[in-house]
Amino acid sequence: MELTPRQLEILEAAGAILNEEGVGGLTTKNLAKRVGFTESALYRHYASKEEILVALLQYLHASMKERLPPIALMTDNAPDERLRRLFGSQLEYLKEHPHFLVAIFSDGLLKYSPAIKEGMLRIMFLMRSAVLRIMEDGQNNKIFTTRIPAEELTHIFMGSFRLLMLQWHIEGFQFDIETTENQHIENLISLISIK
Amino acid sequence: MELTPRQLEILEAAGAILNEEGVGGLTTKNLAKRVGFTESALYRHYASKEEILVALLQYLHASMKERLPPIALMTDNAPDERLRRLFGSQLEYLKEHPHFLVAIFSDGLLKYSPAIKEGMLRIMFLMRSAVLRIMEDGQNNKIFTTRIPAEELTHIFMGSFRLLMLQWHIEGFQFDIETTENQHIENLISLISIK
DNA sequence: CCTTTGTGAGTGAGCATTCACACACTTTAG
DNA sequence: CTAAAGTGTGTGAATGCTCACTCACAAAGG
Repeated sequence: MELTPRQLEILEAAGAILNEEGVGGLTTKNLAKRVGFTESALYRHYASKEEILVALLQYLHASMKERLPPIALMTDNAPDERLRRLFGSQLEYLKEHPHFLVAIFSDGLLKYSPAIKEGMLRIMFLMRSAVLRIMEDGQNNKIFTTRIPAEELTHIFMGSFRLLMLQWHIEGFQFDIETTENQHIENLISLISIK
Repeated sequence: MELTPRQLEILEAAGAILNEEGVGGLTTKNLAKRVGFTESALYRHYASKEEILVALLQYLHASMKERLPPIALMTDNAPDERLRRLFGSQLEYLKEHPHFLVAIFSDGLLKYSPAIKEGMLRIMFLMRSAVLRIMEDGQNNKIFTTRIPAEELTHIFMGSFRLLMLQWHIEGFQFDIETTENQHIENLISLISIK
């Protein structure tokens, strides 16, 4: 789980290639060129290409595990505020590391291997759990509507966020994602809030 | 645009492979085996692999163009009813042809080539336009909330639907998608309806 | 006899991975 | 203090495999 600087370099490069060229573009040749050394050197740091992808997903999962559950559990803050912070944190991270967006959201990666599929599901599940926790709190505190199960409120937020990320990616990260995302979140919150 | 029976067979097979093995699994060898003849025979019907994918997307687009806009324009029906029908129609189609799901929703395909990206965007745009039309009608008739722009109501529905399709696909089409989807749609409609 | 649609045997290119080798370090032995 | 041995990290060439695609050829039907 501990990464050497070189290993981290490789993961960053792999993420960037995934983002720019998709799964098909991530070849050992491309990756080596981007990192700045030869293909064979890659194998000093990882045993296989699959291991690189698995490590990338673990790395992302670790980062999210540090950030998201603590926000979900900030019971001092109102649920709607926690939602803002959670999606805000996720967005901030992806703004700083946009090259990891594909690794998190691509379904192309899902079919690569069972280990990689599992890594992606773990990430999805982590995020879902954090959001779900907030939704349940919000319903218990009578802040969010109880007409709809918390699971489904979670689904709506996750689906909206995913689609927004996809659009941002498709359009080459060119629009102001932070403003757009804030509007989306505010609208969603106002939709599920009990007036 | 007219497809021979053989061409259609190839598209069906290509869709099925995409679904089961992802973009990486769609090789000429696999495709030929599935269709039941040799690789070289493939090239009697399509000039290249890319052309097959483009044709597949055109075919799906044509099917959606027949079904979705007419539903959106059924002004005799209430907007919420049209939403049910539209997503119901889309779901029914995908239940009958689940092998086309990846072709419609995969982002892995997006990076394959510009022509293919365009084909996918066309499909997304078609669906979005139909939903948007209904949302606008609903707002004008004071059935749907106007607190949120119609574009964003559309985004929420599309995002939810996409995520649901992804889950259905990940879990191997094993749960009862129709019931689940109906619940989702009802919940979403009740969320945006003016009480 | 010619068009359509199939075949089998190739093509070169690119793929992930391996291997013998090289060089620069630190660690150890005399 | 120095020499030898080990360790970590790079290289270039080569491995066998799979890829998309081509081509000369054959059969069958109008």
